[in-house]
Amino acid sequence: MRSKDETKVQLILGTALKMIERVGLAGLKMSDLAKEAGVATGTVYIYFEDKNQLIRELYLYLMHYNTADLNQPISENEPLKIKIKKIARNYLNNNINNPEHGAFLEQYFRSPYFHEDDATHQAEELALQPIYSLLVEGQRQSLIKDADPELLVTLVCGMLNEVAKVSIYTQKPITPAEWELTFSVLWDGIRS
Amino acid sequence: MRSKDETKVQLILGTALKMIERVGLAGLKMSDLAKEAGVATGTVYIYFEDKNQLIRELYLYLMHYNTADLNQPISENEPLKIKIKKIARNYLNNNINNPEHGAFLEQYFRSPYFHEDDATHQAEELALQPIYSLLVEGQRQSLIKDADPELLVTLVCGMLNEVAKVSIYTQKPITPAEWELTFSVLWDGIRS
Amino acid sequence: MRSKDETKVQLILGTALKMIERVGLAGLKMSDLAKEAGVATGTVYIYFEDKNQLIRELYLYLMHYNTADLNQPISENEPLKIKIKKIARNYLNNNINNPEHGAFLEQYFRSPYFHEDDATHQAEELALQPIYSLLVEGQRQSLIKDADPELLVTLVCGMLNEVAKVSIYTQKPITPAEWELTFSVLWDGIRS
Amino acid sequence: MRSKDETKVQLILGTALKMIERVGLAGLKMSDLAKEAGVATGTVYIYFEDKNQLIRELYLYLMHYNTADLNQPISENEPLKIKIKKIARNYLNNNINNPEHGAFLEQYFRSPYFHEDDATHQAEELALQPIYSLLVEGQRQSLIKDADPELLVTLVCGMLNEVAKVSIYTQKPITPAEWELTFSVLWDGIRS
DNA sequence: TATGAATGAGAATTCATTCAT
DNA sequence: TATGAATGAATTCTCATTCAT
Repeated sequence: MRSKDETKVQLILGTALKMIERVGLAGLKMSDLAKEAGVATGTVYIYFEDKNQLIRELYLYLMHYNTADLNQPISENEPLKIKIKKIARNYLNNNINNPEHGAFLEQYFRSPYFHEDDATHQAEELALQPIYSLLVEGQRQSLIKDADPELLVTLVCGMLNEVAKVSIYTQKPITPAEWELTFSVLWDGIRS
Repeated sequence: MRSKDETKVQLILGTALKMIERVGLAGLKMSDLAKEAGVATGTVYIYFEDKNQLIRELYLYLMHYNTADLNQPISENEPLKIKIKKIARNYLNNNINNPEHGAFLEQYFRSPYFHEDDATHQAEELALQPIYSLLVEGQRQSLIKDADPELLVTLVCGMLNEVAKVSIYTQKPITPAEWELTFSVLWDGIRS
Repeated sequence: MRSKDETKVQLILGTALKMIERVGLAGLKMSDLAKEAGVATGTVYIYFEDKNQLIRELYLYLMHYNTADLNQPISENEPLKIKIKKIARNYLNNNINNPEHGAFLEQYFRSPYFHEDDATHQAEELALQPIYSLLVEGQRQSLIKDADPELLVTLVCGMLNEVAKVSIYTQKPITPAEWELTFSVLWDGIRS
Repeated sequence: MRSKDETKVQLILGTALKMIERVGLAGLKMSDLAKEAGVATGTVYIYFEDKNQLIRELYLYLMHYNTADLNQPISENEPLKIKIKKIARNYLNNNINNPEHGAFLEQYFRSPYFHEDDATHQAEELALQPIYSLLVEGQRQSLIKDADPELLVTLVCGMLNEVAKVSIYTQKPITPAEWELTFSVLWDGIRS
């Protein structure tokens, strides 16, 4: 026998993600997905109960990847401003390099596949935890405006999300000048 | 009778919009739409060629409404900071009060219904023109950072979009304190 | 619009019944059923949730028809032996003329479609009530063996069922001689 | 090793039989069968060409077992009535103890798997031969009604089949009293 | 126009069978 | 042989669209 290939789950989820970016949830067909993933239709059903579960699983898969390493190469003893700059850049890159992620999530929350009870926003908050922590730390050091940190995270992410969207849409990478301006607005906006 | 017809078109489009906010394009079924609009399935097809056209029409309908008056109650001779504060608030309110709009557009661009040639981004830019103008004006007065105004618009709208999303999601209106903080971050971010 | 045709339910159920007699539950396909009933596949799904419910409904439909008029043309003041002879003949004819019924029920009780909780055997007992009553009446008149009437019904029906099966299988009607013998065995068997 | 193979064939056939009693031919899935038999799906296909052949084989397997010794412990020189009583009891026990047999045959004859040319009814007649002989013997001795013995066999078996069904369904064994009544009806019915 | 039952192409899902290990 | 993952044809079921009333 062929051993149940864990890679295949990744393959199918990854393919689904790419396709949803292209055709939307509305356009995802199981047979197309199978074809594009290079497996038989039935194979998809070995790894996933049905279309519903596949898409639910997709969400969990993303949360796993997304949470990834926001503060990957940030050393502990850098000044806070630098830390925030780095984490913001990581967040931006994540968004730009994985446009499928945002695309999927946008669709997911307004679809018949999403049920409020999915451990949804918990996961999202978890993903933003590193940014949150950094801002709170900044408040403790009186470097950051003393206000609801939740709202600050919202504003910061809003800026970065939008910049990512534009970069994806125009297919142009962020230039150093654009990045400096972006961070300048971000930092001046939140610093106390 | 003509007005009755127009009413029905509006009824169907409005219903579709509300439903898409809930279930997404992926979940919109013509029969459900008819039921929720209180007409027969066949009736929908009297006013719209097919689902494609209905959704295309929806887009045009939105473009019409959306371009709404961002600088409605802003008098010409107020200081720029106040003008920007007012226009930002208008933009935020627009977003919060018409959650269907954003929801639909999000879905639309990643769906099989969208064809690149739709006069899409033109309209979007048109809608943001007032904000753009104000920022350029601010740069002329040396009040606003001297940088690509396009990017500034992006950053400003990003913040406001995200705040709107949170308000919609949590079903809580923006408190005065939240608004003040939001604008403070926005303004400190862009002022020179 | 075309008004929802109650006849169509009958048409579909009747067609299904005939087909099951021919190909068994194992061989019943929704598309074949639709074709043979002269409707579109989708139409079947207007009247029945899914294949499961269709078959469940079939059972109820049968119970309704089957219970029919076992003692149809039996006048109240005939001697008991004649009454029993007539009711037995009715029962036999029912079985022979509606071979689909037996065929379906045989299949149904051993199928994934049957769940114990179906108001099953109640209905069956109800159908046999007239025979039961007559036998009890006979016991009161000391004409019938004084023993568990339930078991007597079982034995009587067993004989008649088997005779019906043979008649159906050989495609030959019961001759008068065969009927006289059958009833002679039946009557001599149960009379006291 | 040869005996091991034979064991596996028996195992698969026996398992299939039990499953068909439960879910019918309609519900028998090769993968379920394999699982319940404790082998891999592929293994079933080592011993049987395909599902068709498996079921055909099942039929032959039954024909082999079923023809079991109806007049096993009946000594030649007992009175005819006793012989008939014993053979009837054997027949009844056979039915009750091997409910799978009847279940399978019921399903088989109305399935796409059955082809008229299967040596079906021949075998059945063969199985009933001992009863037939006894009845003819009884007629020769003027103990049994002088009528078509075929029909008499039908009636006798009909009674016994039905009693067996009830016993299987209610999961209760036949009590001595029930058996005495059953045989009384049987015997009084056929004796001259 | 308005209705909603009917249609049937097309999408989702199942399951007998194959095949690499 | 034995295994069970993989296959894809066959089947169930959905839903945009038509049409008789």
